[in-house]
Amino acid sequence: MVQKEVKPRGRPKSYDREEALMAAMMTFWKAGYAGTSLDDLSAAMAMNRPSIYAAFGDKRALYLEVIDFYRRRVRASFDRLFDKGLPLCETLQAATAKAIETYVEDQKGCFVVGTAITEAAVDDDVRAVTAEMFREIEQVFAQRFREAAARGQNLIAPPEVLGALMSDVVHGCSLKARAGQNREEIEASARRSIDMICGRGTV
Amino acid sequence: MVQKEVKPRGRPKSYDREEALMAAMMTFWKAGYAGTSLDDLSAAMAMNRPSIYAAFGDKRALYLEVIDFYRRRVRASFDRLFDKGLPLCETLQAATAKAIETYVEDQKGCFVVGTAITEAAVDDDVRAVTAEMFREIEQVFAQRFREAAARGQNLIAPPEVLGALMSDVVHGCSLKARAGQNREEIEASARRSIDMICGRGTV
DNA sequence: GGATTAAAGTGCGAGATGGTACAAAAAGAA
DNA sequence: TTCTTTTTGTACCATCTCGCACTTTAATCC
Repeated sequence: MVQKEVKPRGRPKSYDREEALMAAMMTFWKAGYAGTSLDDLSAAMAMNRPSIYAAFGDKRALYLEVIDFYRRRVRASFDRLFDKGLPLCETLQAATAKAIETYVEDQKGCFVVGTAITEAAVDDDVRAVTAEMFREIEQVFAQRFREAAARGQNLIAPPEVLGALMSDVVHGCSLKARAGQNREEIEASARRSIDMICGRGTV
Repeated sequence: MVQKEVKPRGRPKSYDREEALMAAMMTFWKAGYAGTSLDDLSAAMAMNRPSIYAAFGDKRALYLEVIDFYRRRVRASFDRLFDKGLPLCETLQAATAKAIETYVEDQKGCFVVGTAITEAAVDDDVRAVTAEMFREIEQVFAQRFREAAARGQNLIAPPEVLGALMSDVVHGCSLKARAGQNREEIEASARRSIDMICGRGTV
């Protein structure tokens, strides 16, 4: 299905679109949208500016595409984990642990919480996609609780409430990671919170 | 004690320091540190650039002072509320409601979560003060739970865990507000989460 | 091989940005 | 009034920023 042997006409592209997006994502991730210059992007993506413009449009269009790129990666990562069919609490702990792993790397937190949120106040498109992603995360978690309840598991609150709480906990990890808190503390705190949310009280 | 009658020598200042800081705060709050220009600040503060430099130093120094200004205001606001001596759950609900009120105003969220977090990845001083504030918030909430427990109230988890959760919930409200979610939804979600955290199960 | 196509690479320009030098202004002090 | 002192306000500069016109390079098609 990956029909790539269509032999395009002119000079071949010297970049790989996914790799370029990845490089752009890393650059925006570090310094945010406003804090990243096209020179920074050009250097990181190993593309000169006109090539970036031809491939992605202007800086803002590139940023929006990077957000979507990030979103697809997060979604894929969660889906892969959920497909394992682990019990509720194990699933949530594993998902959070995986998130934390990327958050503490270079102390960048979540891409959306770390960069898009700042831009959301001045850019309607960024705000819209950010809101969508927040909703989606809540829904995804709520669905875990719903399915667990359907399997007969007792919940300490309605799935929507627990989903919102899970979302808050994960986003909290992102904030702490970008604030430089060390991995062990973040993981320990999250683990205890999630245990509580799953009804594994520590008291 | 406010000894101000010291009759300074030269031309009197045409600005009030607190008002100037407030205006700078609002400006940074909207567009973030990198997204705010000195022209923006100059216009909002009604001070020309040389005056800003004389009064606060460069842009970064001003931003750091604005963070501290915000911190003192948040602290004062919480202290005022906690002094009322309301029961645990009422206190937490009121504190969160008050936070949400400022968060949804102009859809800006919390100043730190909305702007400082982005800068934290590239500025050690911002990161340090951000981390401090996050810790302080958790501690402040944990203390509420500890005192309630001392008064004989049952907790569904240790105070530290509940304090961390409360912090996550409030920061979650900030994220949702800046993502443009409407006030009613944010309030309703937070109320239910906090009820759960206080042991007022909804199931 | 020559023509054609498409991308890479060079260079540039209009404007914004952070920061500052310097003169004008407004107060008290002599 | 005249001299200081301190702040305001104008004007400016060096640099960075985004975006694009134009040339060069590398591939396919004829």
